[in-house]
Parts: sequence; C-alpha cells; structure tokens
Amino acid sequence: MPQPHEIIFKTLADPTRRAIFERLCRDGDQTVAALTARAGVSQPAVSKHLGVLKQAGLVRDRHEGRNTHYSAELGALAPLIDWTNQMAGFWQSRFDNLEDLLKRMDQ
Amino acid sequence: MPQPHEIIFKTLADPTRRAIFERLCRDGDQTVAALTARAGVSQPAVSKHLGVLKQAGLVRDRHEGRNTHYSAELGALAPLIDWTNQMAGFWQSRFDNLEDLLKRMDQ
DNA sequence: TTTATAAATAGCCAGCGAGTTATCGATTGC
DNA sequence: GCAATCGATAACTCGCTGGCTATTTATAAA
Repeated sequence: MPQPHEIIFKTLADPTRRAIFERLCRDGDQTVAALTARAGVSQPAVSKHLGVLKQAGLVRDRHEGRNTHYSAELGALAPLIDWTNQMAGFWQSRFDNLEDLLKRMDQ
Repeated sequence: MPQPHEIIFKTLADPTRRAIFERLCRDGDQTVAALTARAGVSQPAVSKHLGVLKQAGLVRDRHEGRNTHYSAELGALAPLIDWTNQMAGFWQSRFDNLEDLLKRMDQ
C-alpha cells in the first residue's frame, strides 16, 4: 500500500472533490442529490468523486432506502497532519543542529 | 488570487514534486544538480518542478555563481494547516450543536 | 578566447483524469 | 405491476500535465 498521505494529497487536489468534502465537514450527512445540487457538475461526476473520496477513506456511505448518505471521516486527515508535522520537525531539527554547531564553535 | 490552500494541494499532489520538497525540508539547501541526482527524472523535469514549487511559495532560490540553490519555505505550509484545522473545527462545532440539542431535549 | 558545466527554456508527446450523456439496477409510491 | 426517482456504471471526449530531448543562456575554467 502507498503512503497514506500520498492518496490524500491526490484526492484533495481536485477543487470539486475537495469542495464536496468540505461540505460534508461543514454540514454533515448529505445525500448524493443534495451534494449534486451544489456541486456545479453532473450527478455521475459527483458519484465518481464520492467513490474516490471513499477509496481514500475520507468519507463513509450509508444506504437508506433508495437514498445514499455520505459523511466525512475526519480521522482520515491524520496522515496529512502527520506529514505536515514531520516536515516542520525536519526543519526544526536542522535548526537545532545549526544551533548546536554555533554553540560548539562559540565555546 | 485563488485560496492559498488550493495551489498548495495541487502542487504537493505530484509524488516527484513532493519528494523534492521533502528532501529540501530534510536536508536543507540543495543545488538543482544534487536534487536531480536523486529525483529519478531528468534535470529539466526537476527544474520545472522547482518552478512550480517556487510559484506556490514553497521554495526559495539563491544564485551562487553558476549554481542555483533551492531551499524549503516552511511557512508556506500554514494555509494547509489552517485548512485542516478548519475542517476539524467544523466537525467539532457540529458535534457541539448535537450535544446542545441533546442537552435541551434532556431537560 | 575557447571549452565545459549548471540550470532554464522550448517544443513535443503520451497518459491520466475529470467532465459529459446514456443506461442500468434498485427502491418506492401509485 | 408500472412509473418514477436515486445513485452507480459504461463509454467516450478532451484538456492538462509530467515526462522527454534539444537548445539556450550564463558562469567558470583552461
């Protein structure tokens, strides 16, 4: 399996798809029809996006009669947060090393 | 101008480009040649990626003789962090609303 | 001054992916 | 049972982008 943040970046890179995810975060549970109404693209396009989001673990679906409700899986953002922290960590440790070096040169 | 996180998601979605950025975060200042040596793609490809990263504000370049050094601009990740926090915030406030509702129903 | 090297640009190509319309499967209401 | 609606799938088009090679520009070295 690829690194988890890989798929997350790719999935959220598309504006339409990210907008759908944002809407689910803001407003919670939504049917495909409700999402389509505001997406600015056709229903099949929305379904495809939801499929990609689901594949990435970013959303869950729940069937209720002939309606399908989708909701955001917020925990799935963790790898993104981890990656960002890791980058910041690299930065910080290089800074620390520089500090150490200067300290050693100073003494 | 587009939302800042828009361009960041798009820029970091490509694995090769993200790898270059990661390397700059890990190891700091690098010449194009050094980056090319590990990128697995041609020098022009690396230059193009660096151009995109620079456009996104994620890297800086510094000319030194006939070498060009690039370095990561870590602060540029802020919009990404903000966006993530915002999503988490939406989630939380919906949860709070639900709690309020339950509390009101309870009394 | 001529040659060699670093990096950017130009120009091209192939593959991917996001969009469309049309259709199908499933569920509900008449 | 039949018509209607919801959502997913199929099949296709098209633009974008990431890759390449070749070339250009700039600096350093010989």
